Amino acid sequence: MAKHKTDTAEQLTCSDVSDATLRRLLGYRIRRASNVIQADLATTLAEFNLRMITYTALVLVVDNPGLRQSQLANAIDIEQPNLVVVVNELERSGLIERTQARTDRRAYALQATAAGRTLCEKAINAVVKHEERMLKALDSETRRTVAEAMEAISGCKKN
Amino acid sequence: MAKHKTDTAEQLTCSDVSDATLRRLLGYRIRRASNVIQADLATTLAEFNLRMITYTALVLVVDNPGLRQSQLANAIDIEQPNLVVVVNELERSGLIERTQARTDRRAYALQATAAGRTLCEKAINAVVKHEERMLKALDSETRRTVAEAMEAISGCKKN
DNA sequence: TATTGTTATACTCTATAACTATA
DNA sequence: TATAGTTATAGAGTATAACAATA
Repeated sequence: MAKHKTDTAEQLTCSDVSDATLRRLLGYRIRRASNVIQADLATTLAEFNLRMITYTALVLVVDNPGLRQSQLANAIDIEQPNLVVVVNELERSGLIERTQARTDRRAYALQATAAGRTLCEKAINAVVKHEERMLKALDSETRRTVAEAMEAISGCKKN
Repeated sequence: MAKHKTDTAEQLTCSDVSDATLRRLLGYRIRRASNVIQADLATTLAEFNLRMITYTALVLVVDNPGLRQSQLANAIDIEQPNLVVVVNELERSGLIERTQARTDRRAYALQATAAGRTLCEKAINAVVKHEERMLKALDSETRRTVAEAMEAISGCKKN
């Protein structure tokens, strides 16, 4: 808690700044935790020359072979024009390929290459370790409770 | 779960895209929930002509009168140059003031104006309603568990 | 006429270097 | 020499309009 004896900054050191009002909100705490996780995840993925968005796209292509770009953009929840550069990056790295979709000559069927599948597996293993590092203070029941709570919040999107 | 019968996209509709691998990670779910909350919060704050960062800064100045910009930047965890535009915005809106710090003529002591305190209170009330909207599916014990879990994760920052 | 992928563009958010005035 | 605030700038991330090819 901060000191409120006077209106001057001299009473306040850095660690004295009170964010008690904000911390009362769960959304504030969730965002802070999310930021800490994202920062560590970015470091983890950098070893594989992946960004979070390219990692997410790679996993989805590996798990959903033949995916079209419009479907992938929808799944990641980004605009199609922004996905183009993500797919370009993954293709230039030799991790995925654009193959012509059979029934629609406008569309591409995205496929992971062997190298893409290999890197994806390694990256997933590293991310699992990152996850364990982040969550080591939480027992498995707490993790389950948090997981369900996050799904419930995400489900609030339209109501 | 997605269908994996063939390598073509024709089997996949949008809702069929499997993110099971990603969803296994709590970090992924936390980020998704955080995004949903942030989007709703932004809408909530727009009614007060506040962005999330200006809202956060305003609350901290109201709660910590006399705060210096360097302390505020540190509390929000943004770089000083980026805070300058935030403080400019709040000052131009008449919500806070830069007053000379008594003991250091380089520094400013940030103070909320009467209008700033009034708007802050209204905004906080709206944010509390937003929070209740987001969390209505969670009972109070779950909320407590999640709150503690988020703090534990945030505390993992340096280890 | 609508959709897939693309280009160009703009706007926000964030990060760094360099400056000024003080300390 | 170091610090508080500032300026300028550059890099991400994200959003929209408009186009070509195809449905």
